[in-house]
Amino acid sequence: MPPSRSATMADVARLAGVSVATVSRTLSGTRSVDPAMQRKVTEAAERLGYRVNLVGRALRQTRTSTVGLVVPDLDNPYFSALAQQLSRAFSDPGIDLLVFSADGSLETEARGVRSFLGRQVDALVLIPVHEQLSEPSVTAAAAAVHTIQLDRRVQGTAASYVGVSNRAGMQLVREHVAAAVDVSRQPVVYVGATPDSSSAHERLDGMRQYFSPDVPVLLGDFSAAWGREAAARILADGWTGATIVTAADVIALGVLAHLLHEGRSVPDEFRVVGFDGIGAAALAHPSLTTVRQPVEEMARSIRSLVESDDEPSSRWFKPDIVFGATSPAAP
Amino acid sequence: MPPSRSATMADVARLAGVSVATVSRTLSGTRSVDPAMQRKVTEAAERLGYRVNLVGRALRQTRTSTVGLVVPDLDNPYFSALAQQLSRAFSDPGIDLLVFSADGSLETEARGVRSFLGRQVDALVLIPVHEQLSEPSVTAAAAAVHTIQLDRRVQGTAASYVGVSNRAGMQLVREHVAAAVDVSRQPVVYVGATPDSSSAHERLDGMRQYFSPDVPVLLGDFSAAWGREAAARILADGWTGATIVTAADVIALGVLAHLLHEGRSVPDEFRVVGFDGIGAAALAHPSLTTVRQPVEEMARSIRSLVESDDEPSSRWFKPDIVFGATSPAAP
DNA sequence: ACCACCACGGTAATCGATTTCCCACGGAAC
DNA sequence: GTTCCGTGGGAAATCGATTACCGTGGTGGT
Repeated sequence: MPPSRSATMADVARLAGVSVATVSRTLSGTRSVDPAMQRKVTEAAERLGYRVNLVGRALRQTRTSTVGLVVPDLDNPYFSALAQQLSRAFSDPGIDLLVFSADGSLETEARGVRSFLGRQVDALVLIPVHEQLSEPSVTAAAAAVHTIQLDRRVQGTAASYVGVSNRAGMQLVREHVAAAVDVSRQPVVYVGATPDSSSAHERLDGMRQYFSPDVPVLLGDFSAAWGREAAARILADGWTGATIVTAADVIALGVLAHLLHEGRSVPDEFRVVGFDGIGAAALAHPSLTTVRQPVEEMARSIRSLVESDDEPSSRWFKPDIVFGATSPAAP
Repeated sequence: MPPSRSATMADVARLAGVSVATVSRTLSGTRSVDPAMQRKVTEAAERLGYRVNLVGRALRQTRTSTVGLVVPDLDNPYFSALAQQLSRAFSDPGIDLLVFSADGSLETEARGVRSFLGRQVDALVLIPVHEQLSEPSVTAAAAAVHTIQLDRRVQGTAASYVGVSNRAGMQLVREHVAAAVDVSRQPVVYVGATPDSSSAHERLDGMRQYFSPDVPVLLGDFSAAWGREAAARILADGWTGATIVTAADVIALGVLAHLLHEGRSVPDEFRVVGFDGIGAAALAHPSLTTVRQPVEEMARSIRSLVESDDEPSSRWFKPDIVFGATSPAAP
């Protein structure tokens, strides 16, 4: 059970018979301290089980050695992979990455941003829920600390951005698909997400640019459930033999699950392509062809943005394609 | 770009022509304030873009309305599902759940615990990395705040625990398997994890208890890569027709992927059973039979533990079984 | 008329650390 | 012997909020 009150620096100072200044200097190594006193202080701290109160420290100092990350949802494996890579990237320079899930809601997202700003984080990484409606949160964040949008962005804010070129991803898909099937004769269907996030938006645009402005499109959200439903519609509408390009691996996995469940064969009858390159894509059978985002490099890029706090800047990475077994090998 | 300094209560008080006490009372509603002054204050706060500094508040108050969660790894979908459900559970009573990933390392785990304790969280939820070696972190946490171990635990600490009965899970598996195949004649293999976490430990024990003390066992870690490798060994060792029980869905999915990749049929030639009930289990083809943990109820249970801070207590939930297509239907 | 009480504003203490400023002491330089 | 400088300790200011305490003025009861 929590003891009545945990030891403070004043307690340590009293027990060691020195001033709090000496305790602080000993423990943080900010200035040299007489070795004899050092010993007394560390001993006293040990005896009392003293732990620094970061709240007190944060109030006095400007830096907190903390970076906040607000994600729309932790259930989405792509976001949790980003969170994991970011923690790892920040672990090395001794910065704590704290993660907050917005649970898909704009209000909760705003709460997360307020919370991190109030905690005086050194920087804030944000995957905005909505391309337009998240603007107030991003702007508020950017006004207070160095803010980096990740994967998705709202335009016209003073925040940095790190992500992949979604159009380039779709171009890769087009090249891959065109190398194997005759795109002008075989049907291609896009199962995407409603364009209220920049990634959904840009992938849809890329699809229209590199395939055709009037490629058949089904729009839902970034979930496997939506993938299943879309696959059901594709079957119902009689799109036999279609190549199904999707906006995300989770959608693609839903599509694939439904097709296989209905006894359709992939890649013979249908072909399926994903986007993101999450781990589960390689586990599917047949394994999913997908556009892989360089998550680790993106995380490192964010770390360097945070460490050298220059002007806000943006960086687009090039995705690459992972050839799985849901699409035919190039001839 | 961050402005020179953001507005404080003193700034608001000056602009509104009142004292900081009045500002505080107006903004937090702790005591009634004359409506005219309230207007002046909110107007001034608005004009200055005032945001409360939670660090200042936290220092003065005892509560921070914050709960910390330390997970071993965010890439594991079971842990990220727990994190997501917990955020949701705490969102309602206005408590911020902050997540820290230990990245599989004891040192990083210790850092996460220290960090949260230093930040004066109201409670700490912890999925310990190691059954024995995480003991110092759990003990340190329990000495300072209400600490709840989740899913895994170290014994003999003053911390609460919430999880499922792993043995009961294995009993369900045994009943299900025995209903379909003759367990005394058909081989059963367990693909588990080295017992350095209580869950790996208990599942292995349950396996031995409900199947046989000398059930063949392969031990690795909680990853799909290990599942693949184990499946390769099973094939190499000629365990044809085996029922493969695993310690986790991620392992089971790896096993399944490898078997299918090698052209083996499931559930005809091999049967596969998972544990946890992650979303991806239902997406596999054939869909994975698995022991489902009641994640949402566990999250709610933790919330109620935190809200009513009684004595530390433990709660074991009963898992249930989800019948997929990787095991034969009961006759 | 008096007193109890309520409503509400302001002053200052408080939380726990860091850091500035000042001071004492000892040795080196000349 | 005096000045100068470096080392290192301690007192107190500081960060930004909340809140205990005090004071004042008004109201209602008797």
